[in-house]
Amino acid sequence: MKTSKRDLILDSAVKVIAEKGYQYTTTQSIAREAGISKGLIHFYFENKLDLLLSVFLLFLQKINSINQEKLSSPGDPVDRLKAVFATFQDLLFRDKKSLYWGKLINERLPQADAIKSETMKIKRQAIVNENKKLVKCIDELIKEGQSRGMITTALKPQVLRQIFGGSSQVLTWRMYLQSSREGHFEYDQDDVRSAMETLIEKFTVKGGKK
Amino acid sequence: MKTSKRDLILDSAVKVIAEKGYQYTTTQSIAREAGISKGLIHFYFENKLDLLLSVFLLFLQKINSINQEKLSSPGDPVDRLKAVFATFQDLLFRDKKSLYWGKLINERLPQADAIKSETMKIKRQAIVNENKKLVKCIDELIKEGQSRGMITTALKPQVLRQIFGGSSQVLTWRMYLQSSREGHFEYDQDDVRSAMETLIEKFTVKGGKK
Amino acid sequence: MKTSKRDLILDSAVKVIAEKGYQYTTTQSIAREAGISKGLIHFYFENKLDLLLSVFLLFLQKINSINQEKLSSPGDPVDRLKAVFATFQDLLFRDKKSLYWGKLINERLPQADAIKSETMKIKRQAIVNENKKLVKCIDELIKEGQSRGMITTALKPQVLRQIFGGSSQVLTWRMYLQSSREGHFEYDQDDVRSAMETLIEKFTVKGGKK
Amino acid sequence: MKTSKRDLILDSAVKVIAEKGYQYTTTQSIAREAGISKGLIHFYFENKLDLLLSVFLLFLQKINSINQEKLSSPGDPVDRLKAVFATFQDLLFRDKKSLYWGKLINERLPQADAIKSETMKIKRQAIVNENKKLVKCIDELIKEGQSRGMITTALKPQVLRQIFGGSSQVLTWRMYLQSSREGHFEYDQDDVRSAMETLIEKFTVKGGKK
DNA sequence: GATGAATGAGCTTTCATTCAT
DNA sequence: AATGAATGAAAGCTCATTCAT
Repeated sequence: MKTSKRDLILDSAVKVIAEKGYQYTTTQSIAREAGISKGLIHFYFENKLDLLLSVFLLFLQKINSINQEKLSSPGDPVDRLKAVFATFQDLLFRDKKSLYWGKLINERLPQADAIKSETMKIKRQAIVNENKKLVKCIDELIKEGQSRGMITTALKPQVLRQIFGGSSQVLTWRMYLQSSREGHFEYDQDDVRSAMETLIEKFTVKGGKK
Repeated sequence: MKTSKRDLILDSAVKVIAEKGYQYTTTQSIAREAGISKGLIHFYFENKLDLLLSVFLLFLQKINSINQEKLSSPGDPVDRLKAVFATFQDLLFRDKKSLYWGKLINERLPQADAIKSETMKIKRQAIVNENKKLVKCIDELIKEGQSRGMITTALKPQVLRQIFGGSSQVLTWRMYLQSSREGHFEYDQDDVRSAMETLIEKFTVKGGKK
Repeated sequence: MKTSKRDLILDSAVKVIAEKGYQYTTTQSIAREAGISKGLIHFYFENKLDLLLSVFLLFLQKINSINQEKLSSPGDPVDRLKAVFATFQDLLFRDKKSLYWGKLINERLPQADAIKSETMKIKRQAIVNENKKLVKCIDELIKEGQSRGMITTALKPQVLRQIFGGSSQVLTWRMYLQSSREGHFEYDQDDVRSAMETLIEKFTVKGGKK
Repeated sequence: MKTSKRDLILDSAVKVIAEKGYQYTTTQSIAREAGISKGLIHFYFENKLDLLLSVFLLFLQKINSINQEKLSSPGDPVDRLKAVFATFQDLLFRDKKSLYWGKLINERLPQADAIKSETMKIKRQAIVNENKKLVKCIDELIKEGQSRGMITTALKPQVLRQIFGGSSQVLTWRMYLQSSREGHFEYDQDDVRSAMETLIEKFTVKGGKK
């Protein structure tokens, strides 16, 4: 089954943006990467920003969709927290291409002046919503863990979320950079997984009730 | 004592680039922020990229300089590690303006194609060196702590560095975002400090010998 | 009897070009107006310019055809002159849609560079010929009126033609503008008719022989 | 004394727009005509539309300024009406370059979407005001003439204004076309002047009181 | 030192036109 | 006949950089 051109453009955009950064990505270069003409991008996407937002949205939707499934069955909040961050790693380490996503998250959006049309507002709102969903999901697991005495209350949930999220991001980002260089590997994928598990465990309280 | 024009430009660049991103920052807007003319920027800096690199370099030099001083007297590696990350926070939370630095660190560099002249190569190399110095400083403290049984050996030094560094970055970055919005504060400066201390302590081994 | 697709395209083109101007009219918008696909336009017309020229030609042919019929029976040159300009008004005021024609006449042609193929040259020549026929028709009526002492000889025939034609055009153009706005009517269709008759009469000589 | 670059651009714009029409004029071609770079146009003018509006405004201001002076001293409304249309001709026939103005008046503006900034709204309003001033000036002269029995009341003032204005425009436009071709002159400048005078006289009533 | 007019490469975006279906 | 995905030339516009003053 052949891939649709729209998906091809999205894939190419993820790759080029990951490599150069959104700021430095030209529509030309995305087109070159996809092996199509410049014009076709604007056939499928309203403009460059729309393309970027579409990429973001797709990623967040994937994450949330997997999380929702994982969290449908009951379980220990600490285990569930580990599972959520594993989702993140799973998605990124699935194949080399997926790693680009990890870099994308840090991307800075340009001045929002370009958001004029209703379509763009809707898309932007959708991203905000998906993001809130993800944040809320993590925060609630932490809060539950804390109230059940399983996670330390020494730090605010929001701060813990930042520590977990920040570590996850930076570890992954570094993996991406390694993958594009050669011969220089500080750590590998398994290190990242165990690092995240260890990190979360460090903040769990041993005698917490089940 | 009056600030030199060069420093004025650097300060303005930090602010504007932190807000808009390098690519979306115009020399015009930096000049406007500094209250000088566009042309003067090119009198003090070879080009726009030179200005960005100068900003990076300045920041790294500041960090390393403070660290060098702090680490000149002997001490417990865990305490020294805390001190190093405190340097980071001290520098960024010194005043509102300094927070821009925290944002800037995430900034991507443009394709290296623009680096042609010898001056630029030298400056880039200087940045790489300063960065290596900082990384080496942290890695060695961690290694020392591990060999003395004070820091867990469950994770590689490089991985621990990523966790500490990533958390520090993300926590600060969030603070910057908060500072530019209004009314919505998830945590404050003190939370960040204690978070970093707690984080490091979590990876220390209680019975390690002095 | 169903309208042919070609005529449908021509009609839609008249409307859209009258509203937006040739350069600002996209083939897309003509297709949308006609309820057909973009590609079909190029099946019936060589290119966009061909479509514009076809519209012009059609209009001139209509005018000349009606005039030819009107002037087939003999009559007073002044009356015939009135009749010719009435043709113009009749055609434009026939229905709301026809008013677009009045707007179109002012439309400029693009640089002739685009006219490469033989077909296009032929079409352009056809327009020039139809136009000459119309001009000649008016000029000859004026000349006849002058030589028979019915029209003032104070002004050259070409100048009188400009006065009659210019007034007719501007009066109609204004009507078109009124029709697309609301509530503001300086004059109506009947005013235009009587204005043209009055104008021509002003230049007739009372005691001219029959 | 050297001409300012801004005026140079305005002059070149008038010329190129008159030749090709606004629709078909590129900023590139204006720059080429002026012998400057593309970018400089956007240094002096916000965008292409701003340039066109500036050209319009300048022309209307010139006309109104001359009219105001002419009408400062009292006089017969018919004579004053002739004077006003003479202003028009004077301005256009002053030199070859000025003739371009005559063509400009018919130009069609692009979709007004481009009018976003406050500057543009102000400029556009200024044009509307100048135009209203011109129209009002003519209408009042006609009304005064009618109420004093010097001008026929058979036609509404607005209709008479169209006839006078339309004839003037078309006669001038034709002169412009002649000037760019060679060897084919249907009438000259003097014909236009006397045509306008004759035209106005035709609508005056002989026995009107002074 | 300091200015800002002037340049021109390069960007995003539009759209007539083609052509496989 | 009819469609619309795909192309690519060309448009308006931005902005780092230069340089005469």
